Amino acid sequence: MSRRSDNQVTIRQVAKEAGVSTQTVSRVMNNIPEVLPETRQHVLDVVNRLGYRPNVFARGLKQNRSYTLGVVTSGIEYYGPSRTLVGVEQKSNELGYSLSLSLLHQPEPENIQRVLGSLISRQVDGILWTTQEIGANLSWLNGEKLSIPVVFLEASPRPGVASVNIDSRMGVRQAMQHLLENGYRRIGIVTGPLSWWAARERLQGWRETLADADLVVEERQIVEGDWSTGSGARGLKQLLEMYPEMEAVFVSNDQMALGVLQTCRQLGRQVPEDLAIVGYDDIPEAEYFWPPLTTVRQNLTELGGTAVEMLTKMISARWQIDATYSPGCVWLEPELIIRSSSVRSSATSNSRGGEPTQNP
Amino acid sequence: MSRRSDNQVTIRQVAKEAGVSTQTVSRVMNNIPEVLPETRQHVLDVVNRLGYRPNVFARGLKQNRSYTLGVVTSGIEYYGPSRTLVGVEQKSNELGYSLSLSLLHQPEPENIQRVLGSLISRQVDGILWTTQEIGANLSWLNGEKLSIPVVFLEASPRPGVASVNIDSRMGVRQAMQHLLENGYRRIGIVTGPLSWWAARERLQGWRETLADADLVVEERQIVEGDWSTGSGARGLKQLLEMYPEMEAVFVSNDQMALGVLQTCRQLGRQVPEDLAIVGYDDIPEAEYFWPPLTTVRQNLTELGGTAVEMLTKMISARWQIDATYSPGCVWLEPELIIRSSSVRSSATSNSRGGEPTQNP
DNA sequence: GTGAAAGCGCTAACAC
DNA sequence: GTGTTAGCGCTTTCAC
Repeated sequence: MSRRSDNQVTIRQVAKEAGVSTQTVSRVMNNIPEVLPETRQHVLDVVNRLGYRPNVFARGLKQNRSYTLGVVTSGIEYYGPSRTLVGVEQKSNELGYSLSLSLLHQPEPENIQRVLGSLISRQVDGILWTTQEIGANLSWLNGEKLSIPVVFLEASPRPGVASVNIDSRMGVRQAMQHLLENGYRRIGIVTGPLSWWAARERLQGWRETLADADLVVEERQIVEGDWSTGSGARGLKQLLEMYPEMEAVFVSNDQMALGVLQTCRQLGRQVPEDLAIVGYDDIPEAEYFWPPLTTVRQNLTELGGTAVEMLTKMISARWQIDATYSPGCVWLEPELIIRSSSVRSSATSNSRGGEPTQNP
Repeated sequence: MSRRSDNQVTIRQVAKEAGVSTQTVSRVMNNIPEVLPETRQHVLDVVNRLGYRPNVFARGLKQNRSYTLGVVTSGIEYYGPSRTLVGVEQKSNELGYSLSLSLLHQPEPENIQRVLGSLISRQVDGILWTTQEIGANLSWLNGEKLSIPVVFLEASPRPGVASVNIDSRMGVRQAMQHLLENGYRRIGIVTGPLSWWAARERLQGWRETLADADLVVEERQIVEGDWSTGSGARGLKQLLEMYPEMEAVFVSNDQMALGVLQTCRQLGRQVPEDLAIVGYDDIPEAEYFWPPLTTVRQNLTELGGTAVEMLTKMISARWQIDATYSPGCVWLEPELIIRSSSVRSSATSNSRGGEPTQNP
């Protein structure tokens, strides 16, 4: 099959038109200094006139790099992943890299292989891996012996693997400490899907804080959700059945917290008088929930940007003789945002009536 | 600078190892039938053993195609764009295309030029353009004389330009009709940023329905938001000042509708007794708002998928001799989802007390 | 400071 | 059914 409409301008046409060699055009395009200013200007004029765009394939073929980063992610309809992706895109753009996007819906080995194969075929210079970790999800890392650098976002840190994470255990600890300081003792949790590392970390933070405060931790205080609002709603109902004396609940993301708030309303439970609620993520809507939601804010664009910086450093290092940039694991710190869903002394709370408060 | 760690397996190594020509390997990799089954199998074995991955650059250089689609979008932290992107990714994946993602934060001409230049350099086979349309945003279409196919998502339809849209005017008309049927007559609107085509369309749908029902339409019934929850909250306050007799409000997306609901609560207005509210988008949270939000659902993954189908057809057409696939404009239909924020007879409404209802 | 030649990995065209 | 040859657009190397 013959290709059509080849109106693409090549370096040769520019060279011919400008009366120089292709080499000189190449030097101009790559800002190599050894070109007479007048020659350079003349070439640039021709380039603009003809609308010449260097073919990245040809360059890539020769240089063995693509100036493209592979991004493997999932759940971009959720706040966290999409926000992170924005950070990734901005920083890559800034550093002159393009993005090749793959969504990994089912983290099964065959899918992983397919995605990786596609990225390698496309000669990406490095990979950003930011999708949930199911079981031995990372085994390909050992198996495939990747020849290009990879940075993981929000994955469990492992020796010899570059990753950037948010210290969500610390974030949860702040949130829990805040509840304890406000006099809450019987605190439940709605977790995310425990196949996600971030969900396990948040659960762990909850456990730790309670243990440190010498409070009992029982399984009936724990319910697993799936990040969705609906699962939060269902989760709270379950929790109230198993753990009726609960005074406060930590919900592992804000969308589920919305479901929890909704269920409280249905059940006639006042927040925070009957039940204090703390979420996680600080989605833009959280301050408009009723009552406004106490939550933990993560700087996700920074997360994405930092990962890109790490990755590009690793890529550059491979081009030096002494390639010894091995960044390890970077931790970012989240921040507790206190609103009225967790503060008992309630000038802010709804003044309208309701069932009498049932605090013990 | 010399490239390092060239452990990439090439077609020549495979050919040598298998004792065939590179051509035969190529034929195997491309599933061209004229190869003896045993030869094919033998080659495949070697391919697997060596872990050979065809270099897409080399192929692209030869064939002048990249099997990559450029996606230009913005606002992926919002539900609509991110959801659409999911649809785009799935369908591209299915059809064997990769995605090169660009986020266009500021739709200024120079940014547009930069993004387009980058995509062209990268030899994308086609472009999906799904970002807000500011003024003469599309002028590049005429200026640059793009040599590759482009499909627009949610842009104003123009002759000779391929696009796929959701008929939001129709969606809004359904929503408005529903309000009218429920006896509401004085209906305000919070629009999206009017630089977005979708926002203008929704406004137009609102106008049309009121006009058709012989109701007055004044400027004081209209407030412009920016899609954010905060702008919805502010918008309602403005609207109530300018248009205090308002009985219902159409809010151009669900996030702003959340802000509107929140403001109602602050002001002690019951929904829908004092004010009926209809949103747009049907984000997953909408049914968990209080009261659950009546809204208009769009099939955004279908939107994305359809656009990819159109684009790939256009791409294929360019490779036929009789290249005459010009798809024009496809319209998808939205669907009204009725919940309790707009239905007066309220078995569903909050049974707890509150300020007395103030219906006229 | 500039040009000529070679070749990156692959596939189209044609030979056998 | 399989091999040979040429060349895609660019950059690297080495002349001059």
